Amino acid sequence: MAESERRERLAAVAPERLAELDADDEADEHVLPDLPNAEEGAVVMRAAPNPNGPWHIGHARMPAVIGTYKERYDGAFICRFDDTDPETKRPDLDAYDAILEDIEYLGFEPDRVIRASDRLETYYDHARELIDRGGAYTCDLPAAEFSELKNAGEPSPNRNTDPDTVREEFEAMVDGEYDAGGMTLRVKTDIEHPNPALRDWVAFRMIDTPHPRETAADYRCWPMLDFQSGIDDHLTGVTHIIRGIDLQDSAKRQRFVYDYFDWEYPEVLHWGHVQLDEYDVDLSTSTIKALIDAGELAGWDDPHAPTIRSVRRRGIRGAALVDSMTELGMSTSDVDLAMSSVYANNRDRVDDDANRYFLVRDREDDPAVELPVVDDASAPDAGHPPRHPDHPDRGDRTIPAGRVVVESSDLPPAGERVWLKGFGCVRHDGDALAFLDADINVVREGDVNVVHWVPVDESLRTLLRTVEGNVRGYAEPAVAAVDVDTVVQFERVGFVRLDTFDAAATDEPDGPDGDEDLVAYYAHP
RNA sequence: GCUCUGGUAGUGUAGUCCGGCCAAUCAUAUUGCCUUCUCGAGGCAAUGACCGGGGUUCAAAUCCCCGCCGGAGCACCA
Repeated sequence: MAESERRERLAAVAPERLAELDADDEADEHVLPDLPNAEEGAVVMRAAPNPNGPWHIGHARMPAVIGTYKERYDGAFICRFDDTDPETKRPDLDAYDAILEDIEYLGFEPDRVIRASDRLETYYDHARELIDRGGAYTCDLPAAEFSELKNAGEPSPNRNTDPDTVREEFEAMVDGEYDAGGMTLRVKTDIEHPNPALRDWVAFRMIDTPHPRETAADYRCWPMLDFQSGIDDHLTGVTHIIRGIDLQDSAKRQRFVYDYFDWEYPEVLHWGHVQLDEYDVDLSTSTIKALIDAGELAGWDDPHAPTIRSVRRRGIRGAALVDSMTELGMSTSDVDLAMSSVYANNRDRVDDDANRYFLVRDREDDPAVELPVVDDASAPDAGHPPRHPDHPDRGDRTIPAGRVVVESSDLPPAGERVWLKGFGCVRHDGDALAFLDADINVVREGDVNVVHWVPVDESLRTLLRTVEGNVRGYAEPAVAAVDVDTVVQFERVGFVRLDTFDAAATDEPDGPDGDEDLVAYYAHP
């Protein structure tokens, strides 16, 4: 019985069962598990990037997951830049917009964008109130000394400073009267807590280096992530927090502050780190930045760079990355993302749109070879393969024959035949290809391969940039009429994005030399 | 050392809360076959996993105990 027939039968006998089945099917489509205590229309989540550079591929996971939940629950997506360290994690002024662009490419738009460095006064106000509630004290102990006491479960001698003094010293911090390292504000938690990570943690510290954003450059007293993030999550109404396992103690720390304020803590989910196969570059913004500075990567969108900008330039759609990221689920263990899964998702999305063209590669171990097609006047003067095998309505391309170029490994031994795709069967005669008026059945019979080819004249000198390196070759003339930024399939080579038709020379070794007619970026097979 | 947290095929995931319909789902990968024109596309098929050992039970991926192996935190970083 066919599916449709079964459904009809079931609808007649037990319509309520059919509804149940449909409900199950719908649940199955949910790749991600449901959020705990999530209320339709009332879910608020945030991505909280540190703006220190454009995003690497792993960063796509947060907007992918938050965006997916936002759609499921009709919720809200906040992008909050946690830029509270002007020194060791110094923000990069270009990164704010770069990250928003990356989010847009992934197909999401934050409902709200905020910057922690705009909100210092808010954090100060909450610190004052926390002090008034007896939840914090100023502490001038050097970090190492406090650490020693803390590990022994011993309190700082400043722990019981009277509230007026604490308040006074905190105002002095705000006014910038201490140097870096001179004074901190600590949250009073439990100095004997079994988990040493939770004992009297620092909420504010002094930093001498001015913040790169002009509006925040005068501040010297900066909140630590756990304080700032805890306050902001509450103030912005965040209901569900997702963060990495490296922050798994954050919620426990922040709960002390929430308890002082009598706030309710949001739901928290943790996930592990993402690793990528295929790349030999670490998934780390600072590593990528260093490689760019050293000239080993041409930029954030270099095909070797494991960045969002790079896959974007290669013609991979943001939605394909989102698919793969949500397929990773929410497990707390570390996961390896196979790039092949991103490629498979992208292929699903681009295959139907991507028209087909030929690119003959000219590689050191498999050079392009040039041969004339000779005939007895019966040969057509051009090949006409379809633009897309599934869409005959898109028409054919015209590839002039005459002198042609093929890849050496596609050239049969002398005396053997090969089928030039879209043109016809030829025999390799040593220094020429002799046209044979053969039927396509010779291909069906199995001893003639179908290969791609381009004419010598009018083909485009092409530089194809791949993750493994640059490849040169010749693209068929029809490619010249395609718009840049289009994703096409070079048959038997793979999907590529046409990047530019008049690239300037660069000093990159083996990079564009200025003579190319086309530079394309390789996406995947 | 202290404190968290995890372990299902090559990879990711479903199932674990409430034991049976799980000789275990889906995707990807790999391999093979097919195609009047892509042998790196497409279609079809095959391959492949419950960390180990005990226990409870008629029945364990699922519950209990003991191991083994991972990951994270203990910053005046985020």
